[in-house]
Formats: sequence, structure tokens, C-alpha cells
Amino acid sequence: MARSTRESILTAAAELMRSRGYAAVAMKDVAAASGAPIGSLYHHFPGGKLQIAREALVNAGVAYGQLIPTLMAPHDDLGVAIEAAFGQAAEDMAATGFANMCPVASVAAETADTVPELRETTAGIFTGWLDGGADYFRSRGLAPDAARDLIVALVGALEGAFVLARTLRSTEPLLVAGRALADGHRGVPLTAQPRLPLDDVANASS
Amino acid sequence: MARSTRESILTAAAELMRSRGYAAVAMKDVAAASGAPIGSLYHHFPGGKLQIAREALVNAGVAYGQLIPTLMAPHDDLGVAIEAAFGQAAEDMAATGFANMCPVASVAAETADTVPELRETTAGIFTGWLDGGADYFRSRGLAPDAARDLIVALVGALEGAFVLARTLRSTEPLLVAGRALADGHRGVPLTAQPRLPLDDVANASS
DNA sequence: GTCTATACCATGATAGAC
DNA sequence: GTCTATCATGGTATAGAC
Repeated sequence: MARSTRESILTAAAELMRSRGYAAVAMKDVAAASGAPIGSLYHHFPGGKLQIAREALVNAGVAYGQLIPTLMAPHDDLGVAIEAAFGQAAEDMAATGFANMCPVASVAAETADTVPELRETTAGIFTGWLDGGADYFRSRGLAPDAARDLIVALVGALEGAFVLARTLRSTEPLLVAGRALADGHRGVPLTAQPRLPLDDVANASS
Repeated sequence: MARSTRESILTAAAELMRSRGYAAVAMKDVAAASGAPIGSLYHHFPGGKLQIAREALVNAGVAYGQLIPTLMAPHDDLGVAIEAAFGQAAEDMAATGFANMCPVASVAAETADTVPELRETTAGIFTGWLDGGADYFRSRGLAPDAARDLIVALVGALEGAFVLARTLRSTEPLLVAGRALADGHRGVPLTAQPRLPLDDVANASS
């Protein structure tokens, strides 16, 4: 998966932030989890912890940005697609012992008021998801405004349900959120169109 | 507002956790914000930082648990009530410069995998919200299962939209989430019944 | 590019005078 | 019950040998 030292540091950091957020992750932990000694972290990332976090979040953000279109792809009814996507998320979460699937929201909630660089980074990732998702739904036949509202509601409901599910150790919040959102969209057709969404998230790894 | 030293410590801690989460809040900061010296924190809370966090979260959780019923109270159409509640949340958030309204979700996301005592505390708070909210909606005429699903979807959508709104510094996620959830419930009547929901959150200040 | 040793600082927590 | 001084620890980051 991650071959170079640089990559293994980033994946280790993303993994740790996924379950601990930002402040509670120590450089020592990243070093141990990646197998690289502390000095190597600062060799590859002169910007220190902040730079590692930003790059790790952007990487994870791009990966998760593909997720919603991927889950929607096999369906041609919007309501069915939404419910299936949340059902899949619930299965994944239960299978991983209720570890959060994505570090972006945790770090965003923790640092939006205190670490401007991380707020900007997470905001860029969210914006990429929303723009990419809206483009995707438009490419499958939805009206521009409907596509935008749908992806905003979807991402918000998903992130909120994740927090509840993780804390309560239950899939109920994900399943209920999926049903609630699906109810408003049953019978809406998704046209077949294999266009991939763009990922214009990357503006943090400079 | 908070007169005793104990109370001022708890409100200061809740305020700090609201914007920084748990790990990034230092006891020194709580002391400074509350006006009490460090020694007093440990005098009133022998359990240290963890005890302060738990009690502060429970206090904040009870307060926020009142919020949804309060916002729903003046309406008699469920769809209208939902949209108004999210609109009110959006206004409050914009008015406070996009500071998160509630420390529970931030701390829950950050500590669900790492600090068992805080996961239990936040889970208890969430459970109180869900049980209390379901009771409230039942008291206003909804079927038991519908009431439960509604409050789960509502709390999840609200928490997720908060994270997005705070990070993007925009009210759009709250407004869109409110509209999306309201759409499935327009025309559903809320019966007039002035019963207050129970708060059975408290099991952490032992 | 890898790795160790270490500087320097902030942290949670305590002891004990008042 | 209030407040100060301080401890031990763990944090980020750096220096410099290899």
C-alpha cells in the first residue's frame, strides 16, 4: 500500500487522526506507527506536525471523495441509491468495530476555531466533496440546484450519523439517516452516465 | 450566570471544549478562563481534567437537550417546525461568528476510540437527547417508531451540518439540511400538548 | 536519507502555606 | 476553600553523526 517513507508517514498520520483527532496525536506515535524515526518525519516534512496533518488529510479527503459516487454508481433510482449508500457505510463501520471512517470531520470539528491552517485545509476538502458530488449528480441527470442541495444534505447527514454511530456503537443512526434522506427522493431516476467527478481538492501540499 | 467557583470552572471548561475539543484544552486555560487558580480545580474536582470534562459535558448536554423541544414548541406542522429549527440554528451560528453551539459532538468524535470514560459520558448524553426527543414527539402525537426515527435523523443531521457550517463558515449546510429533512414531513400535524421531556442524562457525576 | 540524542517547553498533577 | 511553587512527564522540534 504505502511504499515510500513519505507515504507511510502520511498513511500512519491519517490512521491516527481518524481515531484521535489532531491534538491527541503525538509525533512519537506517528513515528512508531509508520516505522520511521522522528528525525525522518522532519526531514520529509519540514513544516512539522501541521504539514503532516494537512497532507494526510488532503490524501484521505481525495480518497473519501470518490466514495459517494462509487456507492451511487450501480443504482438508477436516487432513493434506492441513497439508502444503499448509508447501508454500506453502516456495514463498514460495524465491520471495523465502529472506528470512524474519515479523519476530516473529526479534525475539522476540533480545529475550526483554533488552527487556521487546518480549518482552511478541511474547508478545501469539504468544498471539493460538495463541488465534485454536485457535478456527479448533475452528470446523472439532476438539476443543478437539486444536485447541490442533495450533496450538501448527504455529506452533512453522513458526518453527523458517523459521530452518533461511533459514540453509541450502533448502526441505527446511519440506517435511519439513510432512510430519512431517501424518503424525499424515491422514484427520482438517475441517468446512466459514466463520467467521473473532478477532484479539485489539492491546494495544501505546497 | 455562574456564581460558585465550581460552576464557573464547569462553564469555562464547556466553553473551551466547545471550540477546541478535549485534548487541546489545558488545565491552565480552564483556570485562567474561570478565574480560579490551578489548585482550586483539583480541590473541587479530585478526578482532574477528566472529571471536569465529564461534568461540564453533562451540564451542557442537559441544556442543549432542551433546545429541540423548545424550538419545536411554537409550531403545529412538523415540516414547518423542522425547517424553522434549523433556520434558528443557522442564525445563532452566524451571530456567534460560526462557533460551534455544542461541545458534545466535538469531544465525542475526538475521544470515542481513546478515552472510554468520555465515550460513555457522551453516549449517555446522546441517549438522553434521543430518548427525550422521542418522548417529546410522541407527546405531540407522532407514532412511537416515527418519533424515534425522526429524532435520530434530526440530531444526526444537526451535528453533521454544524461541522460543515463551522468549517466552511456558511449557514448553507444548516439551511439545506433543514429543508431536506422538512420535505419528508410537511403537512404532518403536531398536536398541542405542553408536556416537558425528561432529562435522564445524569449518570456521570458520581 | 536514516537515525539517535537532546534541547526546550507545555502539560497534568501535587504539596503545602495561608 | 484559596492560591503558589514545583514536580515529573511527555510534547514538538532540532542537531548532527552516520
